[in-house]
Amino acid sequence: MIEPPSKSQSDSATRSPGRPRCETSRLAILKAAYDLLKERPLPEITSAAIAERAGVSKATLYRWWPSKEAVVLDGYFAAMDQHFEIEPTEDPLADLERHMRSAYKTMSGPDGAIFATLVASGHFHPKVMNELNEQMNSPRCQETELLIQRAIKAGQLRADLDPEMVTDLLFGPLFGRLMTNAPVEPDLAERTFNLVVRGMLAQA
Amino acid sequence: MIEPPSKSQSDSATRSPGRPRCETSRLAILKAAYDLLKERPLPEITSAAIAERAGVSKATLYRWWPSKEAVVLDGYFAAMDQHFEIEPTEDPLADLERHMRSAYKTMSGPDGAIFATLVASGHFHPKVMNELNEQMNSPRCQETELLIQRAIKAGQLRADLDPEMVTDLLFGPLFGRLMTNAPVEPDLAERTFNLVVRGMLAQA
DNA sequence: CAAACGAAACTAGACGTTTCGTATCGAAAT
DNA sequence: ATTTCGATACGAAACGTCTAGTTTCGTTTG
Repeated sequence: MIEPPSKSQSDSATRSPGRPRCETSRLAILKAAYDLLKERPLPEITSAAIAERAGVSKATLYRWWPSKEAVVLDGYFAAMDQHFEIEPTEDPLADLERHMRSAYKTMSGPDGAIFATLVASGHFHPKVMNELNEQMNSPRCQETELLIQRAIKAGQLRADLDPEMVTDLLFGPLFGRLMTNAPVEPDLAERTFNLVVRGMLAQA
Repeated sequence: MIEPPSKSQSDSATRSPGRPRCETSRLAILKAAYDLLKERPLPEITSAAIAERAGVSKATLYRWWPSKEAVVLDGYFAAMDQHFEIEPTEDPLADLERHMRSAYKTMSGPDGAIFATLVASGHFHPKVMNELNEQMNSPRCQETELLIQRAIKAGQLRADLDPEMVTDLLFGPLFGRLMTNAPVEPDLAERTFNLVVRGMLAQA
């Protein structure tokens, strides 16, 4: 649905006839959608506003995207195509903590608010929820679970842990804050990590 | 905004003139709103549908509530005015676990889905989010935090715990599942509780 | 008499579609 | 090389439809 120029089999040979799609318009639309997402919640973003800011007609917009939600989703993905990659060291548990801090830091800013808006609207548009899960949640969770498994193999964490469960726990407070419009305190990642690491039982 | 009959100072003495508000209509509206919430997501619930199902005119509905969201929110609260109270025993930690299981069980059903819908829509209607936090989240969290503090005083949990943080952790997986339309497995409460209790560190 | 109620018309705004004329590409014809 | 043609993208603008929320008016009830 987004895809760069899609030069699949077209090294000058095959190419669909007619006027080619305007690449600048495509980029302008994605950027306009993302910029508007930073300004106001999704229901207050009209398709006309996206088109206008992109300097594009509404018809063009709907020729390439099926709905307003699809547009803003692609705009968000296009702006977020950087990963949270962490280069592994010899201390997997420390890697995990760094990874987590990084995610918390990123999502405490505007991108976190946008993410929350999209999840919320995904609740009313199943396709949005699916894309969001496939393009954001699942990949991120897999990265985290990989780090957890490394820490398990390194003997730092209990062998019987369920990485998925741990991931839920590590990011639960962040997710909760985002979805309830509560502030993400700067030390939230640290406090969460420490608590999950140690557990809450008495007798250290 | 909801309030039962509100017979504040009216033992037959003071009483506003004119035709009194129809109580059955009020209840019918709340019930209709709640029933519709169980059937479909909020954006697909029209104000006309609520009025029709309640056997009431749309004008009446808007005479007493400022918006569609306010109506369904009151309908939800009216249907949920049962608390998750747990009678305390001599084992505060077990009380906490029971409390948690109870909440997970309740929210794994339709009421959980409705809650998620409301939180999502709250993201687009600040007043909804506020009421939801004040009437649902805050009270529930306070109950939980109270149980945690008891377990701390009983020496079962570490004295340096932040009850709020622990609460976030205990209910994070449930909240996450609800907000992403993921299934709440029957053993989720148990697994969450065990993990938070023990922590994830190796060396039991 | 004062206020609540129902029925129905109404306003305003948003999504998404359609129409029509224009612009831009490759390819074919001259 | 220039023109023509078909196919497609684009912009402008009007349009249909749906919904929230309001208003009017006549009726009902304490």
